Amino acid sequence: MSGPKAMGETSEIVRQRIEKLEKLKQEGKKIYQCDFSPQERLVEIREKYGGLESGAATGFMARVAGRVMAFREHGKAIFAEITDGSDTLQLYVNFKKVGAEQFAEFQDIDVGDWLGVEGEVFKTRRGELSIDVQMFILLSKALRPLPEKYHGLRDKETRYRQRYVDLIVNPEVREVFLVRNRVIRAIREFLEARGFLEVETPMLHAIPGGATARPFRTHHNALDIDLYLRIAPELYLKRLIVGGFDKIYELNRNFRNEGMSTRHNPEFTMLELYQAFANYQDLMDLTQELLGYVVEQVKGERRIVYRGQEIDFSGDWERISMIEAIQKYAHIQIHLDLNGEVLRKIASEHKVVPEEGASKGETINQIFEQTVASQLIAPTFILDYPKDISPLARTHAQDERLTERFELFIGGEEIANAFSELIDPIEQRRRFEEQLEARGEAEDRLIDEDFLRALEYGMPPTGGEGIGIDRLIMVLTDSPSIRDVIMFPHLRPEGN
RNA sequence: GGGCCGGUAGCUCAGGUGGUAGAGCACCGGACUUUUAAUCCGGGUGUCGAAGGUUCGAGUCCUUCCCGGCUCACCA
Repeated sequence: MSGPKAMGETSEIVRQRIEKLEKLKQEGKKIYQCDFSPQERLVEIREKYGGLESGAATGFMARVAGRVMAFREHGKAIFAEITDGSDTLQLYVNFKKVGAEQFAEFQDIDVGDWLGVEGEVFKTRRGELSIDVQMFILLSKALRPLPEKYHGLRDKETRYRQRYVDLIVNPEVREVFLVRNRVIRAIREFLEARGFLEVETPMLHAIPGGATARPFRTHHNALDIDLYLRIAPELYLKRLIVGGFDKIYELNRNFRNEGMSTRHNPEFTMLELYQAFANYQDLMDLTQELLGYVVEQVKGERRIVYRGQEIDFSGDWERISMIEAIQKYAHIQIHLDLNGEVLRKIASEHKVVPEEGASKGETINQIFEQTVASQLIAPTFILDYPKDISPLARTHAQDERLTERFELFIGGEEIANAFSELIDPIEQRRRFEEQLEARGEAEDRLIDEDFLRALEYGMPPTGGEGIGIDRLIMVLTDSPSIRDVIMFPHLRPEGN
């Protein structure tokens, strides 16, 4: 009755497996040891011998390891499937070949166990590439059963909480994260080839800046001060431009203490890049080339399908101002000369309810987001954002109510945000102050004086851009939720 | 935080109007020496998310709470 429990679980299956484990220990078997080195990955065997004729043997002795995924017992012969992450392969265990003792031991192997195996590669009469097992060794015992082989693991909560199980039984999940790896690798390749230098800046900020989101607060014990997890690296990266680096990027995590949804995770991955002497027009060119390259590397062509719609990344993408986009896509005739009250009325006529005390720019932006954004399936640059919602962007050369800023939309999702940086330290200070005033005292926000001091040393004209990597990967993997492209998405802790 | 939906065996799911908890797969025992979701015979392994309440009796009805999904709001 008594005995060790696996994490307090008492299910029949777990009890049986613990008993098997105890039995093996009593027999003096080594378990959970590390004295077996596979010589081939399973995919290598398939590449070499996949073309073998049915019923043929190779004379090649393979030495492989993998997790048992299925059994088909057949009297004095047992078929099993193992997987090692590269491929799956069938094992054939024959009573005569391995002998009575090993055969009996194999009958105690469970789905989920890790095995080391030696045997000849051959193909069965039915054409299944297999290993004719001569020797096997139990490398690790699974105490918990895997989900059912046919329906697999569907429950989203379990899939996100126990991603390790999701990865074992749902191969398409593994594929999503392989794509994620290739996307990030391709971005680095592209930027490094163009002379961008990857840098790392603080995650712990005394003053959170570079975006308007609410931060996570933490505490430094030795200094006895509160610090914030960064909401953006922007202000530090600009300091580095002041310091003389002309092309830099950072590809890492940001943290924002906001609501969660299918497109928001509290920690998410962002690419931020800065290029001296570039403006936002240059960045649009760069973005087209960068994402075109990434899509090509990952998909082999520049077209993808997202939510049933084809998206083409080749050629030049539409560049249209926010005002014109509202006119074109929502058929709402607005312009910048309208006063706030008229704008508000127009907004409510289109079921857009601006926040209490929303500025003109915020109202226009809300009209855009609620009537236009979701229509922008093909990659589209939306340009020239109102100044009051763009505190870090340079004033537009042709219209000082606007900024030289764009956002990139793909598949109806906002993917990138970029601007010609505001480098005038006096105007930057004024914009910060105006923003503080407009936001009121509810926000415990301070002006980053050291950032302004850096600008006062002189920052060259610079273009800067942020690209939301998780959302980009959602588009490239046709994933409906950001949780599907983050290994361990944030969930409430499990209760008891 | 609001609205809607959901949580039953290891997994995937059934369980009209309240009346002794079910199926398939997995698992356990038996048969079977080239199977492919192997097959055949036998076996149900459960804190019905949690706690209260109504009732002779609750998986089912009521209340509160926990967890998740979708969605709206905040944000990217």
